[in-house]
Amino acid sequence: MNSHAATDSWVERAEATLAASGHKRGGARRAVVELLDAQQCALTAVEIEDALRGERRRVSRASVYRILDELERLGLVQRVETGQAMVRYERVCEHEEHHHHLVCDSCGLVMPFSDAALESAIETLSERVPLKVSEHEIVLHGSCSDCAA
Amino acid sequence: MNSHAATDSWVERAEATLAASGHKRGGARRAVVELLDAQQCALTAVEIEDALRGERRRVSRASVYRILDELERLGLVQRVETGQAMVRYERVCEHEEHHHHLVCDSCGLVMPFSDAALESAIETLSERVPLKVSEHEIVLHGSCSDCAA
DNA sequence: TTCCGTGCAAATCTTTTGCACGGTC
DNA sequence: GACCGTGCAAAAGATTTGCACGGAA
Repeated sequence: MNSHAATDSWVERAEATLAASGHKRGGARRAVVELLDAQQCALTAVEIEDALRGERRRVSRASVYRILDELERLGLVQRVETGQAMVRYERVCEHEEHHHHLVCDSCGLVMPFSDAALESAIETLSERVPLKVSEHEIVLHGSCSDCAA
Repeated sequence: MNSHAATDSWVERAEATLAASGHKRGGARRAVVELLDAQQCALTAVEIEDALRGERRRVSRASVYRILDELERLGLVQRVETGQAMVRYERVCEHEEHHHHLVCDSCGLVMPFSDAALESAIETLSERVPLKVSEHEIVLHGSCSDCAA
C-alpha cells in the first residue's frame, strides 16, 4: 500500500524506519513525530511537551526525551546546539536542503539558513582534516532585526 | 615594566583587562588563567578543576564556573559547544588565527582547526542574513584517526 | 500472552547561588 | 576598614533512569 517514492513524507519514513527497527507503535511517539514534522525549525524537549499538551495529547517529558533519543539514533532527527540552556531537535529530511542556524542571543529566536558556498567549503575542508567527518554544525550568533533595532 | 607591545601574552592581557574592569587579584583566578593560557584547546570546568588540583592549587568548582563566566563576559575566553555533556572554554587570542573544532564522537577528543575559505564564506554569508552576526561557531563531528582505525 | 511504550517519581549530572571567611586594596 | 574573591553546601535546571501498568502485536 505505502509507496516508496521519493515523495514519501518524513512522517512516513519515520514510521517505516521505526517499524523496521522493531518498534511497536505508540501514541506518544506518533504525536511527537507528527509535531516535529510540522515544524519549521528546531524545538526543545520542553517546547515539544508544551505544544503537545495543548494540541494533540499530553506526553510526559521523560517520553519526549526517550523518543527524541531513539529518533536521533535512527538518524530521523538531529540535535542542534544553540548555546542556549536546552538542546534543540529537528527532523532530518533526505530530500531537503541541508541547513544551519541563526541564533539571536538577545531574545533566543532560532532561524534556519542555508548557503551553498559554505557547504562546499565544508566539504573541501573535510577531506584535509584528521577526522573522518560525518556531520557538521554551524551556528551564527547575533541580534535579530527586532532586537538590533 | 610590562610592555604593551603586540607580543603581550594572553595572561598579561587577561590580568590587565581584569584590573581595568575593577577586579582585585585572586589566587584561584590566577591559577585558572594560567592554566587556560597553557592549553592547546578547550577545556570543561571539571577538567580545569582536576588539572588544578594536581598542579597548582585546588580551586573549587563554583569558583571555576564564576571565573569562566567573568572571563567570558570580558571577552577573554569563549564557550565551545561540542555536543558533549559539558560546555568547554578556551582563551581568545587577539593576534591568533580564529579557529574551530573537530570532535571525535567516539572518544570525545576535541581538536582545533582553521580554514580561510570557510571564514571567508562565513563573512560573505553574514551580510545576507537577517541577523546582525557577532560570532559564529563551527563543529565537525566524526571519528578521529585512532577511533576510525 | 509477551513485551514494548509510557507516565510518574526519583535519581543524576551540570551549573548556579547563598553565605561566611579571609585576602587585597 | 571596606569590599571582593573563594570555598562549601545547598539549590536549580535539564536530562536520565527505575518501576509498574496498559496497550500493541
